[in-house]
Amino acid sequence: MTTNTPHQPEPPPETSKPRAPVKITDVAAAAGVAPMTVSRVINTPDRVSPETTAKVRAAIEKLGYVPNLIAGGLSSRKSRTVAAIVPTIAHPMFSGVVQAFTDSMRRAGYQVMLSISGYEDTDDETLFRAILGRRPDALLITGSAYSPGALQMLIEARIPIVEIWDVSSRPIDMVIGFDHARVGAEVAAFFCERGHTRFATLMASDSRAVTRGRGFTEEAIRRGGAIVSEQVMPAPSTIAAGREGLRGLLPLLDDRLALFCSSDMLAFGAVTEARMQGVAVPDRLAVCGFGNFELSEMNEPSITTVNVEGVQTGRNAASVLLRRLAGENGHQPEQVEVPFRIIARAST
Amino acid sequence: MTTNTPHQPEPPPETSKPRAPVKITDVAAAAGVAPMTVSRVINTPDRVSPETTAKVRAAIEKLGYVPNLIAGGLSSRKSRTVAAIVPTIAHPMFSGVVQAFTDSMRRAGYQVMLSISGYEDTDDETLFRAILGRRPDALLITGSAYSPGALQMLIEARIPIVEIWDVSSRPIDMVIGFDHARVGAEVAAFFCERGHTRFATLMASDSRAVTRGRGFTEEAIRRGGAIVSEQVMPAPSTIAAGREGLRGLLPLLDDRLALFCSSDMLAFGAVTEARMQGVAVPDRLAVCGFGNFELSEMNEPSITTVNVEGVQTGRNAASVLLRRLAGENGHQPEQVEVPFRIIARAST
DNA sequence: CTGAAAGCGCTAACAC
DNA sequence: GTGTTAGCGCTTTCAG
Repeated sequence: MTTNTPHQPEPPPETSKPRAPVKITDVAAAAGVAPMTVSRVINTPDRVSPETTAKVRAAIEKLGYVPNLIAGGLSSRKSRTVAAIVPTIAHPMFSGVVQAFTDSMRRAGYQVMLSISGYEDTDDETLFRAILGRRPDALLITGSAYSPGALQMLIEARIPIVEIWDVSSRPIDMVIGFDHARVGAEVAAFFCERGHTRFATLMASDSRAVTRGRGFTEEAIRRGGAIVSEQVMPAPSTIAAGREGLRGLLPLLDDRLALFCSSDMLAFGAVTEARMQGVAVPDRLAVCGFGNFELSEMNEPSITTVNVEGVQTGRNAASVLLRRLAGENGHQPEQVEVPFRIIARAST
Repeated sequence: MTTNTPHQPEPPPETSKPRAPVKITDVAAAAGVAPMTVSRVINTPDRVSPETTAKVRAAIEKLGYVPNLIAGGLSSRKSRTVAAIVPTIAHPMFSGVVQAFTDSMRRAGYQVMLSISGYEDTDDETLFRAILGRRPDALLITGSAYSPGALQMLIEARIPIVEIWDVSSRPIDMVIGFDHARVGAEVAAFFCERGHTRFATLMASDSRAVTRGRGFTEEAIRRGGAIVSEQVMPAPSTIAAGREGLRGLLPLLDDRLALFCSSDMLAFGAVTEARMQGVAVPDRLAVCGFGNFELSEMNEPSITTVNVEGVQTGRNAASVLLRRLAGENGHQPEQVEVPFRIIARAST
């Protein structure tokens, strides 16, 4: 064509380098072998002779070949990709889970697709369609209430699924978590053993937190204690909400009170506000949080809390999935209870 | 076959549902149309007649069809996937970036593959190979020192890349961040304007933090101040390190001192330890942090800090990438400075 | 508006 | 050890 083609200037061929991304046939041609041999050098090197391997490696290096795992995955029906859905990564527990999980999976050659679902139940079917459409080899989800349709999609995907955070009553496949009601009960027992009889809770409005609060009040009452206040704050938990919560408690502080907060953020806020208001901690107000953030350990006074191992949970989740993906342990459902423990500190 | 096949029991056909995952041809057959028509119903609905659309939709619904985006991506050479690499998600700044970025991208139909690189420079070429092999349509990376080989891979991938966090001197493509040295300089100016003349820094050993510290000391000296201590703590920043850092400063607190910490975690630790040691804040020791964590605002005393918008950065990063992916603004490099600002509080 | 043919880049399965 | 053939499940392209 010698006619003008205005507004569509072709890129001048200044650099002689090939513009198209290099693929396996390019490498094969450069090395003088079949594409399949290149594939073997990459995936099963021990089935290729050293000389061939060297030739192919050189070609790969020279051309800067990066294998297209998408194409490979389509062919082998393995994406070497796993999806993870968590409500948030702002919470140290979940950031620990995600960090440990992505790390473990990457070591094993898997990439993690992360989805952050938020605490409100949005349209889970749309989310799952977006995820399952990418054909992950496995799935990590955070125990939560899913719609029947969404649940159905998960089951029909026929991939290993691990639910974390909550030992739920209706496990889909594998579960790694703990019993939130029991956490609350143990904190109540902890307070009672220290002679407390008046109790209050300060909970975020997410379902697990509420469960912990319920476990707490039930056990406290069972042991003859009195619940004098049950405040619920909108999730996510903040220090500000903790401070506000404590101000709501001030009229009740004429006598000794034990407060259970659903998060260390709330607990820190409560302790800080107590200091400002001249309420003695732990003499007048004893406080226990949840999550064992660094904050609780390093604050003055240090704050009693419940430790839950996010990192360990993420690592465990990766390891049960990897085992299942490796074809071991058939389809045995696995249900791992992650231990939690109360760490007594200066605030109680 | 009537012979025994021990150890390989076939799954009994108890449920009559098809076990194989349903694909586009199944839907096409069920709806009595060509596969291509099913594809159009999903991707370009306005090019299909309402009646056909209805038939196909019904078939999709009935079979529970979830389109294989991997296959579609191979064909269309678009994965509708983007990768993000951040050093950590434990830091509120980065968790904000990741949260906002994944959210924005998901809204636009993209899934995010997350990689957490850590602060140590591990083998970046291996990491990039794992990521680029999945053919993301775009990339978000956290400005950092990459090896020449790794950089080469990024360039040859020929996809939009946005670097966040640092306005670096050698942008690969697009950049969204700020000048860390200038942050330090402005904090120094802030202190000087308040009459300070003796300064100290407490920095984490990551390169941006060090840059902020250098900016601080240079400006402080330029304005006639004296730097009496420069401590560097191993990354990541912790409250514990802040407390320890303050103890190292005690011998220097005979006179008024202004301390710049590379993170609010360090600043909170320093302020807390100061309270324990009976050092008056801000009268004897003035403290400024970095990051504007909730902690700093809600602590007593509240802590002066530098605000950087993680959420806004993540959202910006998504929007420049999406614009580029939509084919607008050609290949204009984009360099967005995210504003930062000092928030003066009770600790200064 | 709908369909048929071809092929995305790779690997499973089977030859040699 | 290495090569050949035939797809993986979708979309592009072109024809009607």
